[in-house]
Amino acid sequence: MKKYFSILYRSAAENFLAGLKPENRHAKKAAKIFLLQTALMSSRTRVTIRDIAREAGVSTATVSRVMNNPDTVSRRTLETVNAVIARHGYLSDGIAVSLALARTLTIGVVIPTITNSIYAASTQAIQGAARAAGYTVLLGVSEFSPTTEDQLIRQLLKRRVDGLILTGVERSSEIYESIGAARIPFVVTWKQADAAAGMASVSFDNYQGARLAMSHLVELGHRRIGLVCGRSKLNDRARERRRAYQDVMREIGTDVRHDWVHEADFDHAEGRRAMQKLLAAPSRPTAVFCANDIQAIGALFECQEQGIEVPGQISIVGFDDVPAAQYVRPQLTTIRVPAQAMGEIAAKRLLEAIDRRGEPVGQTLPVELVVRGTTRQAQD
Amino acid sequence: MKKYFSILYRSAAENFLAGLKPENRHAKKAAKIFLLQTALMSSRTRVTIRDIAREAGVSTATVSRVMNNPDTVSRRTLETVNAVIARHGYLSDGIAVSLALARTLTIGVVIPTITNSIYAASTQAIQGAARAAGYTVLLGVSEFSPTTEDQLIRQLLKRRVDGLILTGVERSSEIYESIGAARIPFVVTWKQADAAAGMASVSFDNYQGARLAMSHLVELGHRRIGLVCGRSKLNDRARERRRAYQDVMREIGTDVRHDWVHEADFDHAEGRRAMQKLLAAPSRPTAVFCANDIQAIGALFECQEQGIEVPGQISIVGFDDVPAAQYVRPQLTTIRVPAQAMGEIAAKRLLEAIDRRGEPVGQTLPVELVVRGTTRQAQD
DNA sequence: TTCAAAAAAGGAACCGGTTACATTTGATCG
DNA sequence: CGATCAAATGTAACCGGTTCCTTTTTTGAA
Repeated sequence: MKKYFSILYRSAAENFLAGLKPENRHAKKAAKIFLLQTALMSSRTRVTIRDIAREAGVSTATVSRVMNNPDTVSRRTLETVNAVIARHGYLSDGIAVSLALARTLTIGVVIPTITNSIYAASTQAIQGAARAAGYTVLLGVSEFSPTTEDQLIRQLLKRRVDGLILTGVERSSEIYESIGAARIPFVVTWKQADAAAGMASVSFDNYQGARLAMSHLVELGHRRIGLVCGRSKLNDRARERRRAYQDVMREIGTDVRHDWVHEADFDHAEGRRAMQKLLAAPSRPTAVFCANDIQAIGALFECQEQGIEVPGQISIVGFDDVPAAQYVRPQLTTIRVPAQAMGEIAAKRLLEAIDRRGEPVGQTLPVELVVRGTTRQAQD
Repeated sequence: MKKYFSILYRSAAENFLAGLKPENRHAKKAAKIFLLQTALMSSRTRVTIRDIAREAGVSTATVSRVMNNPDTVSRRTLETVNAVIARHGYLSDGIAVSLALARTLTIGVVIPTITNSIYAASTQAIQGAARAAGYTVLLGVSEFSPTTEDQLIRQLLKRRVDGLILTGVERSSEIYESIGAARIPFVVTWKQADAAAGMASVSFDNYQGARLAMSHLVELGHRRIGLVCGRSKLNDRARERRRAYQDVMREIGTDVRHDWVHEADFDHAEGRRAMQKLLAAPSRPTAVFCANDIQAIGALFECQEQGIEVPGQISIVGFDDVPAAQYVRPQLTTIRVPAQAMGEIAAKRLLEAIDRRGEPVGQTLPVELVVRGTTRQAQD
């Protein structure tokens, strides 16, 4: 069947060629191109709007109207065209539409990792909100590398996403310039942006959250408190949390010993290692604030491995409230972060901004201390 | 500055209009359009290949060559053009490129959920492999709904992804037709495809994995074994695992009581509920096979809540080996699934297929029983 | 029945790139 | 020094839609 058509088309073109006056160079060229096209036609099944138009006996403009402004088309035409569309299962080509409209109905999302379920939760929420509005998500995972993140964002801009949702505010100014040049709105999540910087964030307050965790320990009578957190050089969320730790320690008048503070990557092994060092410190802390649950769980494991009772001998507070925080025994005391709400709201704010071609409006969401089983009154 | 240009352009256009003979309608129209364009130009900063070409004093073809085939361009021209490109930070428009080349450098990935870390792991692996090859991932999350999945796939096809990675094989034949019509390769993950169906899968064997889990229990002397699994109506992975359960039960000559089998959604709460029912069964099983770790962990929690010792009074085997399986106490005995390798290989196979415009080649990966703390010799 | 106004449909420019083919430039050689 | 051929560049068609503007058809009132 397909072959048959191919032959049909080809011979039509050849006839056309043969019938030409030799001097008619331009037409000859056109015919050649026609031949090329029809040769391709046999391999490409893709139905275009012109095919539909031809078969329905209308112009492409009308087909387009049928699909996008049906009420500007007469009932009769509407039916005819829709029938042809249905017969072929025709779907308009999103790429061509994007080019013509200068809108891709796509938003870009860049996160550091997806395997930490807390990011998965916010990403899933973004996804849901985007889909509801007819948008698709282009996902980039930076694996905590600023260079990778830059590349990803550039790639997304090249794909002309209509908007961006980023994690944290810290990145090269060139990238911010590129985003600016693309003239698309973006919102930052997981970290509040300085209002001054003129960017919108939908986030919670990392600093206050961390203070909440620290205050809890302090109220339980802990004074010698250790810290495990992410790489504050690469990660502005970790930096905020660390700052809160340091402030609270200063306020309670405890000198922070440098072997009480450990920065580590986001996995359990690293959390364990950090806890090892804390336990080996000459003046062992009575409590540890782990600036994320992944590390907190690793730390908890290390204690259990070494036979150190949690919370009997050492208290642990995490941050994030990942689902796993409830599975470990004892269950982890932690700071609950509104990951899902944040994702959903961020997406909504972004889509609004895209709609009205304005700046997205930011928002700060509350965090909450969830007291479970890994913290107890200091015995010391 | 921008304004200045705008005025410049505008007056040029107006001069052009003014100089026209009134009868030259066509040219007049063209001039109008020119005006429109330049009006837009002031608001749109987007630099196009024509801007670069004009400024460098070459044709757009040459600019395109500079970017894609630099060795076909003379050294001098190359330098000139590259300088202009750099000056403007020009990035070619991916949408236009896609339209011209009929390739989007994009692959679509559809998964049921991202919050189950096992899917996150494979997705992240796909992401990594795609990025390494210059591809971007368009992610769709179906939330276990076949309708949503259909919509997502259709959306991806509309965006003209160059290939698809899907979860499981079971979906409407219309969707498979649509994919076929789009003439793009796809690979199925998480479930082996029938070779006969002519589709490639990069997966492990759910059935054998489930048998492995069941055999482990049987070898420990368990005969009264319960099952908790996903909705086998909606989920072909769950169905395979259930089939293995039933086959093994038949082989050991135990009649499966219907209150030993519970299908549930993929969350802990549902796992707990299922376990509640199992524990309440008149003839309580001595072991439970949970066809995924999320449910297994929920089940374990329920036991602990009710003061039923695991594995003392009841053994539990999970499936997937999510990271959380190691956090719970006792640690979960489970089947380790090669999520990361699967994602990576699936992406590679797909990209190969895209490259050579052929069918992807499938592959089956091994699963492994990981014996931890939730299983023990039957006491019965 | 006639004619103006409204509704429907069509023609073609346009989005921003790529590339086949044509043309120009430059180098080489008899 | 002109012919020849390769290298470099330009021209314009093309990808598959949308939409402005124009033309044609229909409607409805006079």
